[in-house]
Amino acid sequence: MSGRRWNRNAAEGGSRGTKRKKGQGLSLGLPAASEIPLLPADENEEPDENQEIDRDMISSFTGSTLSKAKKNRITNQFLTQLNQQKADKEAKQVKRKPLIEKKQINGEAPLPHQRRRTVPIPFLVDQELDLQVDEEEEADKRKRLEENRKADEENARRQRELFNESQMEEIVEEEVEKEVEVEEKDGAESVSLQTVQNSFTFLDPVENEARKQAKRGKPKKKTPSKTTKPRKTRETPSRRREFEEKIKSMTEEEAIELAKNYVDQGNEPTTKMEKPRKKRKSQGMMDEFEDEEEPVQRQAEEEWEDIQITTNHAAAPLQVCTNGDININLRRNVKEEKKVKKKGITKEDREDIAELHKAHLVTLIAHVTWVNKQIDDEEVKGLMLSTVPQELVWEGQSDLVDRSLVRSVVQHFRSQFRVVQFEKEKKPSNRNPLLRVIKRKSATPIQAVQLVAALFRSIGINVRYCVAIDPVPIKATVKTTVHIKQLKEAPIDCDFDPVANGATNHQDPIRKVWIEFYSTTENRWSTLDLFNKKSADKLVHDDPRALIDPRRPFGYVFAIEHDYIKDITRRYSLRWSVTKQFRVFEERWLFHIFRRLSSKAFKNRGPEFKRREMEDERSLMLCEEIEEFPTSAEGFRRHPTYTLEKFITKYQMLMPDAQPVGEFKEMAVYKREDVKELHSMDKWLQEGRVVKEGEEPLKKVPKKKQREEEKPQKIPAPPQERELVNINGQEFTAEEIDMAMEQARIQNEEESAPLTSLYGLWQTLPYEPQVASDGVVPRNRYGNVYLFKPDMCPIGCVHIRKPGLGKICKTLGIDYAPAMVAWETKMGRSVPLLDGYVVCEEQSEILVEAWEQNEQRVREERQKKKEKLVYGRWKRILIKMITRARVDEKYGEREDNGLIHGTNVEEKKEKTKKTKKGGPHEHEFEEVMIDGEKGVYENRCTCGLKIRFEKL
DNA sequence: CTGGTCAAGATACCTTTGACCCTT
DNA sequence: GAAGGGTCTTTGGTATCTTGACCA
Repeated sequence: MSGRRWNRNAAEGGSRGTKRKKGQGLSLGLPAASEIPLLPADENEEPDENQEIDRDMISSFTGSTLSKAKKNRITNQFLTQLNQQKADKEAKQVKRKPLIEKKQINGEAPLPHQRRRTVPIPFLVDQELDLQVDEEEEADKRKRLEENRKADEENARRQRELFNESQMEEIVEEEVEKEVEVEEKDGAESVSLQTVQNSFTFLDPVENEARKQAKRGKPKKKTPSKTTKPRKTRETPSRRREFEEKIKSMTEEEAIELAKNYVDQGNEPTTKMEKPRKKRKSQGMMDEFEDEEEPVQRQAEEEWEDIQITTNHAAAPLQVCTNGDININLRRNVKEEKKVKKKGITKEDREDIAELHKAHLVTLIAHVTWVNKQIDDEEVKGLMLSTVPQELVWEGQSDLVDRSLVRSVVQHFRSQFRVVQFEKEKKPSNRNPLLRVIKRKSATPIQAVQLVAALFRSIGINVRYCVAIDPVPIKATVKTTVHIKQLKEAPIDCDFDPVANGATNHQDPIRKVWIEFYSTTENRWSTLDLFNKKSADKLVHDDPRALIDPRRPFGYVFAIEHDYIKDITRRYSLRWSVTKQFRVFEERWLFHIFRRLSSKAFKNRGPEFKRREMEDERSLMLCEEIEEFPTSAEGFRRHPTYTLEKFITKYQMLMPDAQPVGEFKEMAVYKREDVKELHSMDKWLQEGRVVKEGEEPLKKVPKKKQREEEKPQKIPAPPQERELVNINGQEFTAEEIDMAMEQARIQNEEESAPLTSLYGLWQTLPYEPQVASDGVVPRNRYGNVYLFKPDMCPIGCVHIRKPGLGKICKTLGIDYAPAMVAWETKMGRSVPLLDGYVVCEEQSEILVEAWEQNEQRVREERQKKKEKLVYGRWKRILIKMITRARVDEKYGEREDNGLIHGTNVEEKKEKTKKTKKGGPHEHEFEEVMIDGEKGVYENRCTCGLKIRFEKL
């Protein structure tokens, strides 16, 4: 600003009537005052570091200008905020951290689209908000900040002109706001004095999901969840819809939980379903369409996504609406769209379909559980028991269960009940439908099976209610993918429930439901076929597979007994290897579902139960083993038990002692277990294993060619400078020799193409970390420590993941090595991903302490700097206020109460003009040098006004 | 109609230690 | 001037899988 300083003595003429020139600061028009301390002469001038500003100082500054209340309020606010600022140092650290967090591996790092930044609200903002800000929103914010800054400049200008009491507060606020914004713009840590907590957090996926769920859940709160009602509720279309809604958006865990709840509460889970919601990815065109079609609904569901994306061919790419929303209109790239369409099944499609399959499967399992609950209903069992003659009851209670007993039970059932193909559908009631069937004495085949099961159970014979189910196929084909895509666009009903939908023409519903009983004479679970078409008398099949229609492949057969549900598919599968392809790839997943849906009580069942289970398991395994060879060579490709030599891949090996177990089209058939996976040394190292010393590679495969190095070509020296070399009497130039050597090198490389040595698991040992000694960290040839697994850390060392630790190690003279945790692809090449440092254990404590101290110091420094800036600005404002007040006190007019009144410049101008001798006029100054050495000048007006000042 | 084979195209896997510029 | 961090760009060859056409 101005370098001039007022000579106090020269100010006799006062500033009255002085026309302030544009761009001149307030200080120009004010006399210098020795009692005003530490006036920053320039905007850029840093205030004294040692200055201490406290309440008293501020109070003294505010002096007579402000009312006591206002003064107190402002100073209090200011000081509280500063205190908070000090207390909230941690938050800033959080913001710096992400660098490391971003680089986390093992899938722990949140994906970019999952990240939400919580932006701190600058202080002096009333609300304490937790804003979810998207990239677009941030851009918007930056824009607003820019606008704000402009407004601030405007304010600053205003400040120079308007300076009355009423505007004081506003100016102070603006000043402080500006402070904050400037810092935000600079990319420094955002100052938040009210919401520094969570000022910058990366939500982890689970938490994020939970948040989403919570958000989604909100609108639903309006209708208090019927599902939580303890009493049984009838299924209505609205409830069905509700269930569908839930299915749509839930995770696997939730699906199980929900299914369980429905079963527990006696609600039938619907099997009508839509595509399970996946994490939305922005690149899909479909998503955009979805947004377009139901923006309102979507918005309600996902409140945090408040940006509408619409597709419009002709529209401008970006529109900012007056209400602050941003509409992004994307011009659809027709070529790109075609490309997308042309593409076959993507990984994403596959995942979608697998997810759909799983979700459907869960609902079907829940359905089975629900039906089983109806069978186990005490009322149903009681009614069934009441029809049974006493002899049968006694017989049932004996330990002997054989075919004759089963036959007599079935005969009794047949004598009591009539089986009809179709039953007139009655309106749904919340009573157990089986009760109605018992009353009516006529049942559909499925109900008959259920009643027979209830009958067996009522007389004390444990039977399994078995269901073959076939959910939407898990294997992604073009057809199913198209179907899924349709589902994505417009949800349609796809009732895959084989039980409910049993009457469809080509499916035989009877073959979908049956009973298994444990035959004590045969010591195995036997299949009871109520509706044997071949011979009505033959109730029990010797081969359970006779029950299954070989033309209709299915994925799963479940048996349920009380709360214990079990997968018995293998017993009924004609070709397990084929069946497997229709099932969830991860077997564990199914076990997990069962464990969640089954009662824990089965664990505590008696030894007899356990024995039967063991026996059953053994028979199931046998079913798997006795499977015949596939009928085609292709069938061997992914066969679980057998394989052909031609299907052994590059990174696999047949064990040398493996014997062929058969022959297929003149090709030897081997057991799958004789084929072993091989890996290179590096690969094993990443698995945390090292190849044993002295182990010979089992296989050598050509190495992948390394990318050509783009090294600058050597510029050969000018020939005239090179000497001739004499080899065997012949003279060559050095260049010729170079070329020959290069050729030889290339030839050599081609001949001995680099090979990768592969080793088997049994040739490896778990990685044994090296031992640190004398405070030196053992490291590899790149100076790193391999830390692919946490237990690979050298003994006596610790892995500390703190940014900037290396620097401190260096200053302290502590040996350290960066930890390499994974490989990363950058610029199309693999580069190591370093995360944290490895240091010797004994030094870690000192180091961490030093690091923390350093952090503390850095934080404090930053804080100090910030405070200095804030204080400086405060001081400037206050000094200006006081100066102004003093000037006004000395030269201005006073009200009766002694307060300065009227700083309206125009008003003052008018007053000045009127009081001037010689009528109102505008001063026209002439600059006169008084003392050239001291730089004292005087501005003189014809009216006699003189203003003395110093030039620096 | 089913199942096998084959070819073409799509996808997955393996590999595995920059360079430069700007700020502090 | 040194150190450190951000940014640049997005490999490429081969094995394996998938799909659809064709044929027995």
